[in-house]
Amino acid sequence: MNQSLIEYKECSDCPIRHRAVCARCEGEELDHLESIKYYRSYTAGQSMIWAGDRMDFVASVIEGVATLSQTMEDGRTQMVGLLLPSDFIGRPGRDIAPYHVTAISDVTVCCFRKKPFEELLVTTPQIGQRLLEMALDELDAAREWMLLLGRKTAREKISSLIAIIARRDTELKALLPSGEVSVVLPLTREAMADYLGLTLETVSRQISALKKDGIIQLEGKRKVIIPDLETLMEETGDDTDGGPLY
Amino acid sequence: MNQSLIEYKECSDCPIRHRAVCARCEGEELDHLESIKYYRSYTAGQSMIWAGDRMDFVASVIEGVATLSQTMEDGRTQMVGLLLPSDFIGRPGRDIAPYHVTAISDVTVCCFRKKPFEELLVTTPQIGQRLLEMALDELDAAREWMLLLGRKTAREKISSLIAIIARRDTELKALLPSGEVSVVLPLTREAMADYLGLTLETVSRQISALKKDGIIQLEGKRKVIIPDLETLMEETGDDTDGGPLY
DNA sequence: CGCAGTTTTGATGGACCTCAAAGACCGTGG
DNA sequence: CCACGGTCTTTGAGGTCCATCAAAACTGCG
Repeated sequence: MNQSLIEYKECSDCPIRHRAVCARCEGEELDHLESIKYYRSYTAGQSMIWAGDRMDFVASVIEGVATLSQTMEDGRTQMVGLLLPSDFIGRPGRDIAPYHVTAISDVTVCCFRKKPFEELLVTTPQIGQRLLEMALDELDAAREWMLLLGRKTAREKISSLIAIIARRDTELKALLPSGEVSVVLPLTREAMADYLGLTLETVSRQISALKKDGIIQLEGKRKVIIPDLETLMEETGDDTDGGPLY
Repeated sequence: MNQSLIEYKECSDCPIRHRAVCARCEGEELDHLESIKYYRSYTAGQSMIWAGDRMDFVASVIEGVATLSQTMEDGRTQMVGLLLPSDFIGRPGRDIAPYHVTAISDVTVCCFRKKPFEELLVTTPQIGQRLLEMALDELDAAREWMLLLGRKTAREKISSLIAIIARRDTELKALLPSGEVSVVLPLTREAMADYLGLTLETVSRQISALKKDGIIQLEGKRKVIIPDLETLMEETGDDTDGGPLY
């Protein structure tokens, strides 16, 4: 695999410094992490890790988007994780990867060899604490996703996905959560289908239907304009009033 | 809610002592936990926690089976967690319950008030470590479950559920993983449907079909005899050879 | 026995999948 | 510049799996 190793930043400059697994580390601990980290980069479409691979490192996504997915023998594929900047890859104490990890845009990750990282986990409790927090957040996300997969209609699934991406984008930009929003879908139709438990044809059809109904507009294939986020939210099947619960 | 408070055991006698969140605690730490714990019991069918409830405690399931579930406005329900003895309820740092928790058999839990527990989490790293381990295990289970919900057929879903229950039972009893096995389903048809993202009619039909095909036999409605676990496994759509990966 | 809850079975329809082909987009090279 | 191929996307036609609606059978219990 043609991974380029680059060394382009200090931890203190790192864009995910305050959100990744290292968020709570300061001073000496951060220096230690800095001394053992290394970078890897992958190009869009490249497989980063294959299910069954031996894992000798853990990593944080710095830039780009990657997916975690499982495939059945006959080829049916289900995405089980969407990895965005600051998300963590790997599990302390495990050395065989259970899922396939794919870069869907150009991706750069910050790696630590597993052994030293596990030692750090014992000596530096704030890393474990942060990891616990992140794992529990992912568990919540997985449970929302289970409701989507098990009970939502195709239209609700697509609406939910667009809403999730829109919410995340507006969150980052600290915009108002309603009014006109435009987002760039970081996924192909096929990747969306794998996320939603649908076929890519159904995804395409439902996007066309939402467009015809004026819920969304398209600019090219990837850019979506949402005239009114509230209206889109009504299509997701979720509580409209249900704000964050914590 | 008619919860009976009982005080029936020492931690050292506790059946989940070595698997729950307290597994790594010894001596003084265990004494401290013992001094602040209290029990609650629920009868089969009873709601333990409602989504949106204020949570002032966390807990470990000692006996019985409970479910975690989400319901949409129009009543569609998806189970997102199955809580067995040693499983943990609640999340440190969160005080509003995001899911509905239901006792599906008589259930006893060991509780800690949230505040003291959170303090312990800071002073006693082994609790946090164990909690991290448990959260990561649940995340893996959730991801398997996502594959089931998103991509498996009704027949594969039912087979998977029976296989999951059978595996867990044989694990506990340390039996051979093949040959004849019999298990008691701890769930009603409706609960199975909520687990699998199906209707209860489909669950019933698929169970009948598996029975007609000789994959399983029934004794009453709840007890299932599996003449050959391997044969059942082939119906799940999973890799037959894929052993545990870690 | 009668009743309520659970499960099974049947009939029908619809949402989504499958198979197929055409259209849009993009970079490459003549 | 435009033709060309490759990838991604859209659209169409038909079929299937599962949901829905309905009723009957079974179970446990007062």
